[in-house]
Amino acid sequence: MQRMATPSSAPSSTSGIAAAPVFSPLYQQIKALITRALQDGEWRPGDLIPSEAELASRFGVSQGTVRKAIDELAAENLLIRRQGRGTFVSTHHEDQVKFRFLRLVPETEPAQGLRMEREFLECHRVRASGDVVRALGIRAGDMVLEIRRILRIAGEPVVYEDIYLPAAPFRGLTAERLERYRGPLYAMFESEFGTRMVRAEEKIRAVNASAQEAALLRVPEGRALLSVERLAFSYGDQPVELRRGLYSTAHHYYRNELN
Amino acid sequence: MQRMATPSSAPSSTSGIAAAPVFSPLYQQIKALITRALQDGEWRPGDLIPSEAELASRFGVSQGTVRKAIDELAAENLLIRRQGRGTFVSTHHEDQVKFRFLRLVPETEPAQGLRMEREFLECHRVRASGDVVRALGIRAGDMVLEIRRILRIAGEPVVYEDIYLPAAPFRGLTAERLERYRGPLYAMFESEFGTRMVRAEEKIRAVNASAQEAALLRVPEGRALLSVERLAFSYGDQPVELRRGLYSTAHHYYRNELN
DNA sequence: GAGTGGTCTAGACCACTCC
DNA sequence: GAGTGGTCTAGACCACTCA
Repeated sequence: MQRMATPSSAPSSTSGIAAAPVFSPLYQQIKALITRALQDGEWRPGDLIPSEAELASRFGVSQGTVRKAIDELAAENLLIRRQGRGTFVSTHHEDQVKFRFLRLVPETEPAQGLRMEREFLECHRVRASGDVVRALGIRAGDMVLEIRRILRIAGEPVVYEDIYLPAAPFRGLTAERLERYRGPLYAMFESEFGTRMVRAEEKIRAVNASAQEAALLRVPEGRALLSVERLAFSYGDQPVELRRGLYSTAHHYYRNELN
Repeated sequence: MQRMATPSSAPSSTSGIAAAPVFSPLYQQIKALITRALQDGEWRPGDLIPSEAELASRFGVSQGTVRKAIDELAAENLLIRRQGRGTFVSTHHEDQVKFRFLRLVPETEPAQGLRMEREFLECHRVRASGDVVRALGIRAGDMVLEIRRILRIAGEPVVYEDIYLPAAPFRGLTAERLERYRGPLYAMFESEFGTRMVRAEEKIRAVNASAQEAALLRVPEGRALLSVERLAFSYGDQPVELRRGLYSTAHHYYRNELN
């Protein structure tokens, strides 16, 4: 591994001229290489990746440097370290964190694990609207898959979601297949379409339920609902899913931590 | 610095008997010592703390061990590292992150920085209700300060908040003093009452505006509003503020990142 | 130039898992 | 016992800030 341009050869931005400080620490370069390997599918979700010592010799750096790279990737939830076993590519499957991105929590914590059912209302191909084109970074006129579904917790409809996915990478996804699959959507995307959701951004608003929305969630028209607009990203910060959810917060709340 | 009990002297939990594995890595012990010093006010917000080398010799460990402790504290936003200058106790003052805990973002990013005004409606002592007692971990019957205020962004009322603080540590806090203070509430709490907010948990719901709430935020009665219930913690995970906010999300949204 | 944090290395030993 | 990640050390050098 060769160090990139050092600051001495890359003038600082204060010295005028369009600086091109292509400098980055070794461990950042290693991190980028590992990320690339994940993105290219060299190691798939759930896989054991090579040991730190092996990666160190492969990249020609010390183990400490590989360690720092992996530390950051683990902090970003791309990898999971397990002492004594090795480092694994993280997955939406076997994790304790099956519903890592669902922040909705029941008001009264149930003694049992919460019983969740999904009902898929629709799954069809449509031409992407302007909003979806911009959010997903696809071309105007591209096709997308639109999925509508309802989540019920303990029998009560709590979430209505409208989901948009680029059609190409999700070719073959049908309502029937959605129904059949057991487990979280993101687990399915990962194992059946090779797309792993890594992080997401949400915009949260309060909205009054329209007549249709009210009917779907079995609440009175005009009832305040949480509108959660999510943009989910795969490796390399590539946006791959836009989702608009309506949450009924009569018996649940959206839990957040501020640091 | 002496290593604590090693696992060999502390039977694992699988071996039966109430295990007392009081083992922790050195850097965790250092971290606890530093946290304690912060809590005790040895170093105040904004202060420069001793250099890594100095701390290492004080604690009798290597610089690398101190480094790892500080790394974690920096990740938790208790400290801020500044290359070439030193490590500082983080503060709600000079940070870029003045409103670290306010996640409300204007729908259309304004060219100018956003003009924010605060109006304090009330600030009085009351006997804590059951909810507040439980949240703040105080004794039943203890007094608390209740503050009500409105935030306006670009002239438009956007946030109405009802804030509860334990009365004792905030003795002397009055409406007049609140009015006079320039800058974020948490900055004031920090410099005038020695209480620094470190992290917070929020429960978010959608609610329909009551007549009074609607009047305060100048929206129609029944309009959907974001209800944001925040419990804020100081050093050592001690809860010190309970706050119930109502956000008007007509022209703003609550921004969140999921990792 | 002195002092600080940031990176990188090499090596030792510990803790955990699995065979 | 072999192999993995986790901790700890000591030392070198780099990058940045400030006087």
